[in-house]
Amino acid sequence: MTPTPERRRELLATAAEVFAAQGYNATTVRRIADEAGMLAGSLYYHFDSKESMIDEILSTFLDELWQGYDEVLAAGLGPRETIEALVTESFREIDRHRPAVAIYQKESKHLATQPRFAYLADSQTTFEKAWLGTLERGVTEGVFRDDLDIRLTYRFVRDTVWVAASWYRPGGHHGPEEIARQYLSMVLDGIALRT
Amino acid sequence: MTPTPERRRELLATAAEVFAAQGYNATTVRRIADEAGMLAGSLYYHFDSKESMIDEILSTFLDELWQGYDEVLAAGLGPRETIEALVTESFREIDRHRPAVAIYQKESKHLATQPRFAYLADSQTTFEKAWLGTLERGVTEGVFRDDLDIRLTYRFVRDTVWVAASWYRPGGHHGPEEIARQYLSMVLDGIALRT
Amino acid sequence: MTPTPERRRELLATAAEVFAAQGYNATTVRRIADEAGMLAGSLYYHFDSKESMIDEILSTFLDELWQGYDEVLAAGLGPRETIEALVTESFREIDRHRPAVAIYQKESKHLATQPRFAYLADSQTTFEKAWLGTLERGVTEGVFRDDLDIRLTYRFVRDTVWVAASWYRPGGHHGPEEIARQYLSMVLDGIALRT
Amino acid sequence: MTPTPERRRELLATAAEVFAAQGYNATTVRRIADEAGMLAGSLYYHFDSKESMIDEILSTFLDELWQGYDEVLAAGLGPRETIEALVTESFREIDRHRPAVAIYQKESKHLATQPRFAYLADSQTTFEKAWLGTLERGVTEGVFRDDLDIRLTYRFVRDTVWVAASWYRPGGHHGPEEIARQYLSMVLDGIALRT
DNA sequence: TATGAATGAGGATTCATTCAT
DNA sequence: CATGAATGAATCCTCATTCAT
Repeated sequence: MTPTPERRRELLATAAEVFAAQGYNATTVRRIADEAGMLAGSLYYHFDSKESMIDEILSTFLDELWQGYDEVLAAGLGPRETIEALVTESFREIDRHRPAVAIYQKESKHLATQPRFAYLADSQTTFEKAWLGTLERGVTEGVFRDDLDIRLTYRFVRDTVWVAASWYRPGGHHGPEEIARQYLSMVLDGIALRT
Repeated sequence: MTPTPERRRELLATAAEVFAAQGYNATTVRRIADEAGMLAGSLYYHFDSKESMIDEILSTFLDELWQGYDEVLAAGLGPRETIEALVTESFREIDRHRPAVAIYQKESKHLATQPRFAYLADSQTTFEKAWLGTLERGVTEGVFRDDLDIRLTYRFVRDTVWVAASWYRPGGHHGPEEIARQYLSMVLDGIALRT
Repeated sequence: MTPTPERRRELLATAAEVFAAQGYNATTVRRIADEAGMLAGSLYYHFDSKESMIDEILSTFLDELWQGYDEVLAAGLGPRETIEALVTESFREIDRHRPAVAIYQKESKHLATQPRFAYLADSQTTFEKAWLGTLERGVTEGVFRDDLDIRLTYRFVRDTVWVAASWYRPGGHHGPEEIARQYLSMVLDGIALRT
Repeated sequence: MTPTPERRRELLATAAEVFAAQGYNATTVRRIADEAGMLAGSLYYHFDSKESMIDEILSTFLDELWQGYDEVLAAGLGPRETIEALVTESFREIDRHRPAVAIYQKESKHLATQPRFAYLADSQTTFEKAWLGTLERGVTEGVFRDDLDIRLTYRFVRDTVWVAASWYRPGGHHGPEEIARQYLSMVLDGIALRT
């Protein structure tokens, strides 16, 4: 018998994988139970509800994400270095929590309307403040271009990074650091050859 | 009373809006009917099934998209100009078919496994060929950088463009052409200030 | 434009054909309308309801059947000749009203429970009285065997005749009179060779 | 609590009773559930669909029928004795599986068109081969009359036997063997008194 | 911890029927 | 006479959840 918290984590990993692959709504509790080698009803010994599963998946992920982000933001780096560190950290999270990230991308918008998932909206807000603030600081300090709509830039960088969760496969060609490096190179310097 | 094909289009527009907002699975037929001011069963006078609604929405969108793309690809432009034209055309499609694009983003992966939606996979393949091919030509001809993983670059550009459908609102601050211009500027030249 | 009563009869013939082929419940009004080259709603110009269609089909058939039977029963024939005449008349009805007979076989039992179709039960009762009475008379008069359960004999003869509607095709190998002849020969004399 | 396979059988018996009484199409899943003392949805824990219920009912019946028939056919009896044994066996099956037989009579024709129920058509074919073949052998060997259309004779005997399911009630006046005896007496020797 | 069986609230779909034109 | 569009009730089926064992 595996100790309880370990089993929980395993089951959540299974659930996350299925949620990510099929979407939260389209995923049946029975499917998760099948994957875990038990019957649907048995999952309710471990979790209150299907909703509490996705809740735990997302909050665990966000907790870890913010641990990493907070460290970066507290380091007192310059805007460009901060962006570089945030992007790198993001790809590391995608590497570690790919299913959770994918779920977050697909489901957070409509989950956030429920009180239980208010923290999703909060996180989004804080997230935007951190990134957008850094970008603005970069423009002020003359390291980023000032001829672009800054909100557009923000969305551009944000989406660019996170959508990667939809195709990223851990253990693939490039590790998260190498992907981060190339992404940063594109975002910062563009893909056109300078003449 | 509007004539038949007009009514169909209206109903599909309504359905697309709801599908985009809530996700295909989470959308009930009743919700669409409510929005259209009729009863759930009445929709079945116009459409065979919920599935045939999303089918018609997606195929109509893809038909129009490829009409635009084919024109661009047939124009014999250089790689950079082709990318510029494709990006601009894409934002125009997002402007015209935002709900359809959003649905496509969220649902096409799992829909494509059904035979009925095989055309989604086909489209994806052709799409990749066109974009990736153009990028490769650009590298060969020395207009795009050659120090980047080309597949990564492809995904970067592709996602950059299409994720916009998730936040784009027609009639907003910038029109599609202006957004395309700024996106292209970022993608091609980067956001860092050149020194 | 065909005159109204003619059109009614045509439509009822179409309906009967479909009812017989698919069963009353399994037949949709739309299917009948398709077969008749009109839309489902249009049938309601001619008939009150689906139920009134089967009602008219069955009552028309029973009216004709009893016209024939009453003539036979009024003719004052002996028991054997009466049975022969009833069987022959029955096969003629099958020939003329095959769909109606088939419908009657399949549906009358559960339709008869509704007040509207009380005449089905009445007809059944009168039918049984006529046939069973004739058989009993035959036993009494020494033309039919007396070592058989008379009710069993009745069901045997009755079923033997009417089930034919399930496979009979007008215009086939044998006409109704020839089939009646052979059936009577089997029922009266058996299929075993007499030694 | 009864063990699982027992419960299945009970539920199928209930379903068969209702299907036989009301017809497959006219029977609602809810009605079956009511009769079984549960909610409609609960049936789906035991069966995939309404269709799979009738499937299991019919295939179980046919399996048993053919077990009996195969024994008879393998016994190497003469034509008359074979017919006698088949008829007797048939009435035994009606006694044991009355609802299944009734369902088979009413529904097999239109079910057989679906691939899932192809075995119904197969069974019909084999059935005809066995009975018709036996009758033909009987004519050749001089135990059955040769002045009758043999296919007509076949239908006559076949229908005569199986329609009995529509009125037969287990535990009634005569047991299946007695009914078989009288039926055979009528079929073989006729109902007319020999002079 | 897990199972087996059931619940009950929907959800997609069908279909007889209506009715203005 | 017929159409086109809609109604609304009913139907099959799904699925999160419960609970006694």
